[in-house]
Formats: sequence, C-alpha cells, structure tokens
Amino acid sequence: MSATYSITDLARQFGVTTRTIRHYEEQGLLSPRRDGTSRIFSNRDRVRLKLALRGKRLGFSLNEIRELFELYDLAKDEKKQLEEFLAKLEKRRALLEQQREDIEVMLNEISFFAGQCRRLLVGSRDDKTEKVA
Amino acid sequence: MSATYSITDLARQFGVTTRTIRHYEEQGLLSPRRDGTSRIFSNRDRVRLKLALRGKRLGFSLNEIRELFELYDLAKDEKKQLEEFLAKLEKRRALLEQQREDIEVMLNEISFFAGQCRRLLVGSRDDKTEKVA
DNA sequence: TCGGATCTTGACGTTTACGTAAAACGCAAC
DNA sequence: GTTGCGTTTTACGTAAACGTCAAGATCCGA
Repeated sequence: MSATYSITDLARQFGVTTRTIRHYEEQGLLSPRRDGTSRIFSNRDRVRLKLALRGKRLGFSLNEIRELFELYDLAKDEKKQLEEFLAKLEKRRALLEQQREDIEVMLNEISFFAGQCRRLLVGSRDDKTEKVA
Repeated sequence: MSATYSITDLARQFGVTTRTIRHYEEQGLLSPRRDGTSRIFSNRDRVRLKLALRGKRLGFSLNEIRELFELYDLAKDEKKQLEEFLAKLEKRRALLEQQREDIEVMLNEISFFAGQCRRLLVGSRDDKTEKVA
C-alpha cells in the first residue's frame, strides 16, 4: 500500500549520493527491507532520512542522530526511561536555543554590513544610480 | 593600553585547548604578536577567536571562517569588490535562515515530545505526584 | 641554582563522514 | 546473447579539526 523507494530514488529526492544512504544504513539510521539483495525503502525510511539530513544541517553527528532515533522509538515502550529522555530533550533545547541566538546575531551583523556596503556603493559613484537594489 | 592575553588565558576563557588556538593560527584565523617565541594575543585576536567559535557552532568550516575574516577586512579597502561581498552575505543569509527554520521545527518537536512525556509520567503512576515539574 | 610551570615547534594519530574504485550480480531491452 | 543500467559488497582513500606525545627553550620563586 505505502510507497516504496529504491536507493537512487531517495538519493535523487534529497540530493545525496547512494553512498551516503548506504553509510547511514551501516550507522544504523536506516533499515530498509530487501528484495533479494536490493534495498527497498519505506516511507518510514524516507522520513528518517529527512530527519537525519536536518539533524546534520544542525550540526548533529550521525551517532547523535542515531541515539535520538533510538530514544524516539524507545519512548513508545518504557515509561521508566522517560525522564532520561526528557533530560536529553532539555539538553538539545538548550543547544538549539544557543544556536538560535547565534543565528540572530549573525543575521543582524549581515544586515548591518549589507547596509554599509550598499551605502558605499551608492555614495562612491557619480552615476545616477538612485535605485537602491 | 589595551589588554593582552597568553595562550592559556584565551584557552581558559573560551573553554578550548591551546592546541586549538595554535591550530587556528596555523589556519590564518589569528595572528598574535610575539614576545620572543611566546604568543601575545590582543583584544582583536580575542574577538576573532570568539567569532570563530561562534562560526563553528553554526557549522562553518575554519576555511570559511577565514574567508569571512578576509572579506571583513577587505571590505574596508576596496569598494570594487563590495558586490562580491554582498553576494556572499546573501548566501550566508539564506543558509542561516534555513538553519533558523530547522531549529524552529526542532524546538517545536521537542516541546511536543516533552509534553507527551510529562503526560505519560503523570498518568502512569499512582503516586500523588501532582507537581508537574 | 634548581625544580616546576608555561611556552615553543614538530610530527604522527584519531575520528567523522563520506568519496572512490573494483568486481560481480540481476534484469530488461534490443 | 550481449549490452547496459542499477545494484551489491569490499575496501582503501581523504579532508577537516584537532589530540597527543616528544623534546627543548624560558622564566620565576625558594
């Protein structure tokens, strides 16, 4: 019923190489079924790949991402370890909020610099370049 | 007049190793004066180290950070290359905004999960644990 | 003057996240 | 049947960002 994907399907969809996807499987991030020797990826795999790539953009290591996946799954089972999970979540939150701050600072600096640049570009020429792109 | 710092000063201030700082100098991110053979870091160096570490948190490579520093300095000189600078700034901005989006998504997911967890923790026990931490 | 702390420059080691090449299999089209 | 694409495993290579000694210079207080 649910859609399935070949390895190159997924690779193309997300702009990564097949090597990358195999690597993620080796690292335990993905676990596609097999049709003979070929990998068959489910929607679950697709979602995991998407999450993994987002995690990477945020600077998480593959190991950390795998841990998160495990906790994610685990949370459905054992209530006992929920506190541990919560603690990890809070750590992540703190990290992310730090990053968010960093990003705001950076964006502000970029705005400032861009403004400076545009002013210089306008002021320096004797063109009639009135249009401030 | 202006404060100066030894290599271990800076290392301690920012929670990195001296090796890291030497590495950054090798990569052209820092250029301390010398007192004989010893490195003497100025406030400018300190700021650069701070910026470098922030850049790292945002996933920039040391190479990219060095490029940014160079553009930063360069922008004071040549107006000619300001457009190039502006273009790079815009690329950064796009990247950062993507990251910001990623972070928002993540934070929302974390909030959601944390909520779920707390609900489970409360609902599962027959303690009188009324305090929802 | 001697020991300890701090600094230096090599230089090789390590981890992460893949790249890349080799050799072989399955299958569909021609 | 063979050409060719897509896939597989195996395995060595690599770039970045440091870690980790090693061996020596320098300074400083007891």
